[in-house]
Amino acid sequence: MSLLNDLSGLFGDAFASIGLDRAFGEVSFSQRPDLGQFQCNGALPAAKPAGRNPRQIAQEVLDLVSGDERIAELSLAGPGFINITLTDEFLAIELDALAHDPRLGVGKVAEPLSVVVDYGGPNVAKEMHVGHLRPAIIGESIKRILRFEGHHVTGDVHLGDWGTPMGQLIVELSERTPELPYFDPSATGPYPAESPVSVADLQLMYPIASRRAKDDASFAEAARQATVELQDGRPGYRALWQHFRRVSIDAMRDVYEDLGVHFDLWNGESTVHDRIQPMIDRLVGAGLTRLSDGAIVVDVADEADSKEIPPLLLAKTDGAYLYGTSDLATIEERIEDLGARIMVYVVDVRQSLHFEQVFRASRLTGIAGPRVVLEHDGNGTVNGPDGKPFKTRDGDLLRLADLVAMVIARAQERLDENQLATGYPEDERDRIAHLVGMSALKFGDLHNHRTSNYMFDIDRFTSFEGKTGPYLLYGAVRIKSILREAAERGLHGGPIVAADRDPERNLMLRLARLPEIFERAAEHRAPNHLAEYIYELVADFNRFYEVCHILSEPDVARQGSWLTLVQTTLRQLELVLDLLGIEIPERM
RNA sequence: GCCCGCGUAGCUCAGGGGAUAGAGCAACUGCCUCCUAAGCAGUAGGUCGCAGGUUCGAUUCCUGCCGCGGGCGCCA
Repeated sequence: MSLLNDLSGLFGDAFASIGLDRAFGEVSFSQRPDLGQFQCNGALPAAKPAGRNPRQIAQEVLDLVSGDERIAELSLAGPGFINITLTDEFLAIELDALAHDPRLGVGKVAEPLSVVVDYGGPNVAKEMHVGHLRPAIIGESIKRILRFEGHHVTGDVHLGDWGTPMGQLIVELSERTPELPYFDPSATGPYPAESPVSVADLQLMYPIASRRAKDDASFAEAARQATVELQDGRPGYRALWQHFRRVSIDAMRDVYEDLGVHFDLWNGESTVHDRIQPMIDRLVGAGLTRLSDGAIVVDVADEADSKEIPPLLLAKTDGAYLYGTSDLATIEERIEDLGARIMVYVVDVRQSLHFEQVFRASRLTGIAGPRVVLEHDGNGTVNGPDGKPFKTRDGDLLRLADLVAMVIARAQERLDENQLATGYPEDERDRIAHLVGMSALKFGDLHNHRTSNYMFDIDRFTSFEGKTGPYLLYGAVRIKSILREAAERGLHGGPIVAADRDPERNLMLRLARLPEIFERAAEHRAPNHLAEYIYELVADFNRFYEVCHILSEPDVARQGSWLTLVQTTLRQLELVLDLLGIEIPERM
């Protein structure tokens, strides 16, 4: 389907017909647009094994291909580069096909697989902070990319809802309000439907309880005990914990909703609780575990390791499970219940050792067979102006909800500064500010590579000038405005005709690049390639827009062609921005 | 100590072994009786941390060194 595949096939045939591997025929978009639109470098790597001169090979390939009617110009350059320029007629045909393709040229995987994207990972009772931003934004984008590629993708927020902090909160609350029925060891319920604590209460108690656990040994011991009892199923604790979980999720949903991040599953560590004991029994029975100072561990070190990989702890000395235990059980659960073949973890890259341990343990225990792909696609951090992880003036981690509110407020100011969306209804204006703010936040994040740390700069991100989300939205809105005007005048898109000037030709060439860019982004789980692409597309469109005055074009065929180009540009913008999780307003 | 990541223009960042290393911002010069100038055209700005190696070819792959950040069993 894609243009590059066609051209690579053509050149591959030529290489094959002179007795060389057809893989050498690979054609790519040119890095030297002054010399050609495409290039084929195959003669250079082909020369050595064939014991031949690369320029001679290139010349022979060039001669073989030169009769092709799709090609306007071929040249041999340097040590053996072949530069290729298509005829404008052929380019127009290609673009016409692209414009009529519902998928805009983007391919699908041959074999759709069940994929789980694990991202988000906020903790119950704990305020979401900037650290949750990147997994949410990147994970959402990767989920959408893999889904568009044709996979069956399930997004799981995977809450931290089952660890020691739960015990700490139970003990903290039991001291504050011992009269609540949840703490009566002899009671079995039923318990009140109404939560005894709000999410604000929990968020207040959390740091206090966590500090006490560090400073006060008896509190820590009580919390440990409560955690074990909770996990063992003590009715009052379970009921209380359900309240913690419920009010926390409600608060998280609001934040994720603002961010446009949607999960298919709101599972967590607790989801697999019932699987854990049987799993451990089985592993112990199979002799896959070892006791280490009273803890049950799986050795995951390998003789070939260049570094020390500590064993994975399945159960602490006191019997409580750890997050590695539930991660292991979760792999098992996803394979059994969802038929998962690929599991993608979008989690801070600093947790790579943990995932290495868990993945190894899952292989060694046979929980994940060799066909199952396990990936930790780590994300970098969001840094403040000082280059260190983002903090507030008080030195605390910035609340994610505050960050979102800040960005939206700044977007609102930007609209005022630029006298945009003036005179619009209040609710539409608010909606636009929201979308502009989110585009700023997300594009500011996603145009960086997933693993790199980046500096959060609200003024730069929300600017309408330069490589920003708002610039993209502005471009998209301007296109919508043209198409609206065209529709009002009764103008509509027609067949693409041969380009007759550079900005038009360049826009067409750009549009033809999406399939390869998408493939690269999907393969590497790297949305930044799409972010970069969409900026280049808008920039190319703006250059086209500058020179080609669409609505006043007198040549009806050319105008029709341009309108199709404009529509196709908009469709790509909508598609790619959607893959990035960015939504476009109708106007601004 | 061991392991992982990073080091590219004044700043923030891209860069799939290929030719003359890019973008945005900031600086400077032009362009609005014309579909949204939040735009476009142009100028200037670089020993791609340092030193080796592999290769026809290295910012890209490998090794060492320097600098910065991070991780290293009973937290998540």
